[in-house]
Amino acid sequence: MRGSRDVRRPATLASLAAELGVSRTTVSNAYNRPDQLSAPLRARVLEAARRLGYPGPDPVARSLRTRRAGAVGLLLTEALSYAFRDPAATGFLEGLALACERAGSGLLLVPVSPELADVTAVHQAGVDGFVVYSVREDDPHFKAVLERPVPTVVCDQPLHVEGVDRVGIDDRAAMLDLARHLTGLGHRHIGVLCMRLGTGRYDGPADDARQNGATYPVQRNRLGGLRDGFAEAGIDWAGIPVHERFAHSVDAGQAAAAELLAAHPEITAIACTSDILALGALRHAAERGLAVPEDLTITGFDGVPEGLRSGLTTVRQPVLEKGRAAGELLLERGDRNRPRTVVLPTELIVGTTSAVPRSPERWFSGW
Amino acid sequence: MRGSRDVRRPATLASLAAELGVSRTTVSNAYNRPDQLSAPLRARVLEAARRLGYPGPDPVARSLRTRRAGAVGLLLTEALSYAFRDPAATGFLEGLALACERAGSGLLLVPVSPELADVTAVHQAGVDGFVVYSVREDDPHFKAVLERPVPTVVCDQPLHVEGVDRVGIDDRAAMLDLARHLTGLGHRHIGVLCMRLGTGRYDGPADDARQNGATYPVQRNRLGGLRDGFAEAGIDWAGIPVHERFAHSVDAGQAAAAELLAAHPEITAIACTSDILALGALRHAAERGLAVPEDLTITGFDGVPEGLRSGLTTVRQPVLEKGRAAGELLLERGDRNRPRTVVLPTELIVGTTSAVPRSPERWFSGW
DNA sequence: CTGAAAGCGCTAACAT
DNA sequence: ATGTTAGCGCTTTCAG
Repeated sequence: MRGSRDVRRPATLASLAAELGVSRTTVSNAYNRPDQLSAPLRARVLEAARRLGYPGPDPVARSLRTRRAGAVGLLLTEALSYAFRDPAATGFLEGLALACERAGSGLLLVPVSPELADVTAVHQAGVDGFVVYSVREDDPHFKAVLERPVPTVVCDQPLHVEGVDRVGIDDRAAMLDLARHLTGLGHRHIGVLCMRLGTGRYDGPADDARQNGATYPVQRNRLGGLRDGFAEAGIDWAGIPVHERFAHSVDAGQAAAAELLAAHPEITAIACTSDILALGALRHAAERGLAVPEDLTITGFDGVPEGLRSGLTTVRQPVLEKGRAAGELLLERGDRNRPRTVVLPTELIVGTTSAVPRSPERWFSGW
Repeated sequence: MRGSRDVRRPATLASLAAELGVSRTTVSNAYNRPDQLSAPLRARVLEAARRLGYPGPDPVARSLRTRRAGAVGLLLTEALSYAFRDPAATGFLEGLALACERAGSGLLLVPVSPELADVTAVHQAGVDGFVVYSVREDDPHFKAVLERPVPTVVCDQPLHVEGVDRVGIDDRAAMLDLARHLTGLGHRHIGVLCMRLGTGRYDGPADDARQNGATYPVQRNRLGGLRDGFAEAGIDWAGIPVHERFAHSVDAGQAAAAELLAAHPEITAIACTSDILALGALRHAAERGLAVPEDLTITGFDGVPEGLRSGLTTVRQPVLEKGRAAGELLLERGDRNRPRTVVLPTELIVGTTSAVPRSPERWFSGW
């Protein structure tokens, strides 16, 4: 005997009602409003349901009727699987999942084909709202999300979108602190590694035009924070080499660090706009036999567990809190008034990967 | 001007059709079957849609009509957020996400209240099928999933469910190998740390009755593999202390190791049924000043990145592949014939946490 | 290439 | 406490 598993949705609420000789409302109530019918009748209904293999009200039909899907959609820049690979994303999602859990809402990961502009997945998603995690300003999927008549909350990027709530951090201020830390230590020749700045797959040096044209405000702001901090110490941003990597991975960071140091051997510090890249830089240093921080200072951004474990000097941002805040903004919106922005605090973590530079510059730039 | 964001689903396919003086079919076709109407007409439709702020066909209504939700549901034992915290789960999900991505299917994380038997979330989920990740045999959520008239694939547990595909590994055989490794090194006094065996929150020694009554076949099999392996070396399972932990965390492993060693100081090796627990045991050893593997051998199971990085002796299982296989089983089912079971290979990884025991037993048990 | 008709399965007023 | 009446918004034969 195979039970109800192989029947193709044999029973519906209506058929059950007919079978029992009661109205559809009664059957519906048996499931949704137990207090609206007598216990014995309800028992009869449920018993008949079991007997006929009726699995309860169809969720899709119910959603259509109630205009509630019971789920929030999540849109990521990257491929879906990236969500589980990047530690910062993972932390964010954990927080978001926590909020969903509390609200009894499902979390639908929307399958976006990374660079393909196939937006159908966004249209397909039966959700009550979207959380958008750090996508570029002109992302077509994001545009599609905005067209859907459901509330949306953005994490990090894009900034300032009409009618959309946002949760993020002050990337610029956080990076400014980090820049001061570096210049305070005495670094004057600093290289920068940053994440992708544009749409196209590009790896290499990023000149000023490219930096300013970046469609990722977060990267723009982190670079901006560095620039401001360096300026305070009299360091001209024009002299700072910035290398960009399309892929966000330890390998990419390693390669970028190699490239950067090869082109600019005078560098005493590498500031990375993410911990992942910094971990790559660390690996490159190890491979090259460079002592960190004695020969080379390396800093990150994010404060992911693996970075912290490596003693990385970095900025810790509350990724889990970001996720939770995003979820709450979306789900517990009693005040649908005007858009809210939540800016969470960050913290400069001085680890063991930053120190006073070996002092060639002292010799040469002194008195 | 606020654009279309604040309108409450103003336009529908029908209203658009009326506005344009065409039939609903035509509007529908404009979206779903571009080849079924003239280009200019289609353009007119799309233009009017834009003008009226019509976001395209409602996904829920479409799902009701087409009987396709375009998403697969994921059921976990633990709270939703656990999915992002446990490295083995994360790997599984990455694989599953990959498969979903390929199939253009969304992935809906079903919000289960861990121990609460509130099954509504399962009923609420608008999905075309379920992937069930390692839940206990009598999980009420799982029961609810089985009642839904959609295909289901199980990962790991429960075993053998009528009409349900499954992907897993041979836990027993894998653990048998590990047991042989331990006895081969000469260990005779071995303690075991295992994950939760039952429904209730229990931490402590697990006697035979408890082991046999476990509702988690995976744990049962892993313990069984150890028992078989020890038996081969003439070690009686009755003399093997097994300690169980409800929570699956490094902290729990640490506490359990402390408890185990306190109660059984003669132990020379701790076999853990997961890497997470083993990492905890490692931490306890460090804390106690026990050298691993000189003073104490510790082994894990899973082969999660952090375990491997720590040099753990363990069994590596292909978590990502499991996820992918589960997704493919569910999504690419051309052969809806009889249930399939996919058993993936595992590999014994001998790391730096296992070695020949310091030899008190040699002195005492010798000639 | 376009339209008319017929529901998909359900819930929510509003009666009774 | 139970039934009647209307759809929710869409797709899909089947005719024209």
